Amino acid sequence: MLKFSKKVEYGLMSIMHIARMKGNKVTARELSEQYNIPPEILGKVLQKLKKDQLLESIQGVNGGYRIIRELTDISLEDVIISLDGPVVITHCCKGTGDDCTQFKTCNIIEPMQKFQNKLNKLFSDMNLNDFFFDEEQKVEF
Amino acid sequence: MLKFSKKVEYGLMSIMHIARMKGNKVTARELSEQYNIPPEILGKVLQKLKKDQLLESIQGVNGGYRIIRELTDISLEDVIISLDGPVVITHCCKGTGDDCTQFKTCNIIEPMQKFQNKLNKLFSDMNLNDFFFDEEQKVEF
DNA sequence: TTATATCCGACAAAATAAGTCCTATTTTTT
DNA sequence: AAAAAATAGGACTTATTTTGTCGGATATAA
Ligand code: FES
Ligand code: FES
Repeated sequence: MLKFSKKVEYGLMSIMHIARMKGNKVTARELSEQYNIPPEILGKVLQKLKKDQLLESIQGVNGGYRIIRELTDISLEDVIISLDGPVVITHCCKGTGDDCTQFKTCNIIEPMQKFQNKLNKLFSDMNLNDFFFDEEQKVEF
Repeated sequence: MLKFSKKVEYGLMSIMHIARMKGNKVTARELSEQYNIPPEILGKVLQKLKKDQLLESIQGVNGGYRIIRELTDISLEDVIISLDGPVVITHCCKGTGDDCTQFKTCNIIEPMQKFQNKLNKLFSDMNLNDFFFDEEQKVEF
């Protein structure tokens, strides 16, 4: 149920690693070996992050990935959306009812949508610098 | 990925309905028909909620389920834990590494656990009355 | 031209979630 | 006592989603 996908885990591990390299390149192979991640999957993860401009890539020999944006400028939501698409915690939340047998009589559509908004705010308010490093950060709910 | 299970959806729909009955009994069959939920699954959902004392059950003819606790006294976390077990957003978060190929070198264990705690706080701070009805509630993150 | 790297689609396997089947038990009504 | 209506719950099957694999194409430096 409520669980991050492996892709998001791989993505966060990679960004963490790359961020620590302070602008130096890291190859997919290095990451794959260091963290024991299947190289084909990791490749696609990095490619998606590049496509959404969370990472920069250099092709060819001596290529690799590096980070150019500030971690404070990237939200956890950015990573999730890039790798898994938008968060939809219940079928209700799409509003169409196409794929939910209960849609017509569902009595929790509104509460669910409100709650999903709260969750999304949690993700979008969380920047990667705080997520990774700011241990004493106090988040008030 | 981050999605509530059908069991949690069914449970919340049922509690919402039963709560509106203000202490009167509701049968599983009524709920099953009203909301188009497979009766066997709904039965088990209600039984779990009963076992964890979120609902009360009356067996035999004219039996059914009813609610005795205040909605403000039940948290969203209670419902989730009863129906799906504790939330574990990543394998990291268990700390054992039994089922994670990346555990030994994982560089996001701490951040993930901290974030999971934030999520859990969101779930445990959200009582069902607010979840269902309190539309203007302002939650500050 | 070769080696090393990113890029990418189609498919297969594994894991999880959802649903079904079948039977037992409890309690009221007849 | 028997029948009916309801909860209780185990074992199994199916469906869906997630994860991983295979095969190749493209780009660039040495
Ligand atoms: S619309 Fe599907 S459960 Fe609410
Ligand atoms: S321990 Fe598994 S990804 Fe962190």
